[in-house]
Amino acid sequence: MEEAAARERKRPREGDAAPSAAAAAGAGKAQYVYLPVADALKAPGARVFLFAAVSEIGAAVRSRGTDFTLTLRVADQSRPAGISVTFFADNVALLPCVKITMHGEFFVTFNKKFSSFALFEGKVSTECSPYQTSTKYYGTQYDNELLTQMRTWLAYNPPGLKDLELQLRSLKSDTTFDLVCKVLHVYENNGEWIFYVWDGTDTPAAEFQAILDAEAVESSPLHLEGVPLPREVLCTMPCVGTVLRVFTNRYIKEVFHLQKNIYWARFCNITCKQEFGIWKGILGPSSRVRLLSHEDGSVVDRMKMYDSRIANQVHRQPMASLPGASNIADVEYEAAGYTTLMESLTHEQVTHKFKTLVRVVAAYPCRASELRLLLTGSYCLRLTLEDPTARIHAYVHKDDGAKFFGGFLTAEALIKKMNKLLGIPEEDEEGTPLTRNPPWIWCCVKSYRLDKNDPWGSRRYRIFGTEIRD
DNA sequence: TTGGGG
Repeated sequence: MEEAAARERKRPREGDAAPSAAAAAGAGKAQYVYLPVADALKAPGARVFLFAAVSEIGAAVRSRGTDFTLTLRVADQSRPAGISVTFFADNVALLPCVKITMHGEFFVTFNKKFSSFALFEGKVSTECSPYQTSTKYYGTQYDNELLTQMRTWLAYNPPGLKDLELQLRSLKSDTTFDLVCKVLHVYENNGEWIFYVWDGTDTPAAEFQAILDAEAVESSPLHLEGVPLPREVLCTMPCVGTVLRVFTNRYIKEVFHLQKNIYWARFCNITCKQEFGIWKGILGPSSRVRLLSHEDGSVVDRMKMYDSRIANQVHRQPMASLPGASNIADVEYEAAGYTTLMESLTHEQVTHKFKTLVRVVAAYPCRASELRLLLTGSYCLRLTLEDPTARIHAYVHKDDGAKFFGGFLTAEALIKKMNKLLGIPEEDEEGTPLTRNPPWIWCCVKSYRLDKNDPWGSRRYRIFGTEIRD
């Protein structure tokens, strides 16, 4: 169902409140009097007629009684935030006529016995026939005019655009917000759900605790989920923009639609936090998921923003790295364009040479004593590289060590370079700093396989043609 | 009856 004007009403009955009584006067060919949504909210218990635009689309599910139920949110000029409308029907295909009653402040119910509805395209058009009607539906002579007004209002006031919205690029810990995003994948395991969501922007670069806990630096994970995405799913992920994992242990009924299709949705009242420097969304008890139309104002915004982003090579680069990436690394692969880590992970061939812009979030080894061993030329160094799209392990092969570190260094010089790579600040008079913030570096990386019988399973990354400057 | 939470 696309965004549409929805006309809902109930057949009049003797003794009803003013709006319905007015409608009753013209019994049969009634002159229904539509109330603005804001006025309907002030009339709890009354049966009302509404002419409003659908702003949120819920999923049809079996009710705890004998019916199926579906919830829409409808809005008009008097109340852009809209009102929730619950439909009941004994058959999903019907979604029919229900008595309208007010419940508290927030919502409207359709009673099957009395109500009716009609759905119209929301976009500006001369087509005034509904694309779906319930039984007991009758039009009125003024509806075409109202429909045109409603469509004009919609064109200038697309639903969505709420105060509480954050984009992935503006995520903040410890706040509750709405996220308008495309749901790319849903994973379930033992009542734990993970939604893989994307809005075309990059999550902010995390700061890490600078406490020199070698264990933590060495064991930085590549992803938050216990089981990594299978390659065939990974390959459906976009190559630019962060795919945020949103976790919950609640069953979200919209999940049925989200698992079957790729949908835009509004995740309402969610929170997020960082774990190991990776952003993680959390659906709590008060969070909700609403399916959105592709015509939703916020969705249109996100898609426009993404289209303009990917049209420009520089804007594909990590948002947090702009306006200028640190130039602490020199790369040889001058001619190559920029490639995101996700682009490489989803590359069709196992072997792939590319230039990328990343942060070194972890290194193994990173203890001074073990780093000294690198100088012997018999060890290799494993770096954990991160960009907004993914993390990978990339090895500095023992033969490439001297090149990478810019010559054969003293142990002290080596440790200094490693600290710079990891964003560990030098101690000053104020004492040990609390956070480290790895700089963005340009890096040449190539992938290869260890086992020709298991090329993808044995795929490794290796850094080449890259030198860390002083 | 059920359901809904700007």
